[in-house]
Amino acid sequence: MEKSASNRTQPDVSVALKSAGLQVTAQRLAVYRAVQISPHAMADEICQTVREDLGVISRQAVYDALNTMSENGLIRRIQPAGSPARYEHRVDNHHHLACRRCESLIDIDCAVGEAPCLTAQADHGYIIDEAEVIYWGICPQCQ
Amino acid sequence: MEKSASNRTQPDVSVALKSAGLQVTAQRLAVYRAVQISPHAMADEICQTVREDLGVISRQAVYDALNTMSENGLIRRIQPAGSPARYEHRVDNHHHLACRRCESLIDIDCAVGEAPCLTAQADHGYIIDEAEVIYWGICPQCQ
DNA sequence: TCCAATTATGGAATGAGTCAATAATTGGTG
DNA sequence: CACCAATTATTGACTCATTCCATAATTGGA
Repeated sequence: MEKSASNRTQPDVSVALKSAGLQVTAQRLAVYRAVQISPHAMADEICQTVREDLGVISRQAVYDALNTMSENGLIRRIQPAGSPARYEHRVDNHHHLACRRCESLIDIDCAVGEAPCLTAQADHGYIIDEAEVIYWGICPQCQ
Repeated sequence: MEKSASNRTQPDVSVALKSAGLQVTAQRLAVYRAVQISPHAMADEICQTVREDLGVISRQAVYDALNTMSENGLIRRIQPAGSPARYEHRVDNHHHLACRRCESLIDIDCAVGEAPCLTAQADHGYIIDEAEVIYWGICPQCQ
């Protein structure tokens, strides 16, 4: 179902980095891998994962890689209320379902289709490029 | 168009506080007033506004009032990515339109109607009670 | 009026994230 | 193949929003 955008191989990531005018570094590749392995992880966890992988990496390098890759559309940052920023490798149009109790977060496909959730009732002159939707509720385990 | 829920008079606020089992204090009323006067303001600004009004109030009292009133549905907290928490007195079903450049935020009516935006594609067993929608774009002034 | 419960105050502390200076890499050029 | 400018990583200090805690003040019911 998902293809390149959500399941990049390491070479794919390299290409994507290069075509964004960025250098391909071991740190960035490792950060990408960590995000891919555990989607919706926060910077802290990603840092740990990468350290298990590379040995050493500074917290800043992780933040920097996450920021740079988010800005260039390689990964996506989500910031649900009350939670630190989380990162995911799925960059296609989809939304999220968050549990109020356990902080769990899962992907959910766009309710409307391709990208129609971009159509707000009235755009008030804004040029809208993204509709961020978070459904809040209680997950099965917490019920 | 909006009525009680979005334009409460001070007595209304008192009643709402009481029926939530909370005490009616000058601080809370003033915080409510501040939120009402400048919707989408953040804690810091609200604190200033309230200080102009009451003279003195602790930062904590403001945070506490904001939290308590949010938890009891008197006001609503919104936390757009990259911004500190903001508060508004409109508690009915509506969404937001945020400018990526200038951080401005405006209300927007629900695109779908009454509360159908609660219907996600698949609920994955979650009991959904809210759909938080933020449209991101560039506002007229920033274009 | 008094007392228990709620609320406010002030100050210290936490946690996420950024800034700034220095060191290490990288990759294009001669 | 070596060099140099540009990019990236490291380290540590710092900011900002928010919470925690202990103490003091207020509130409203008995």
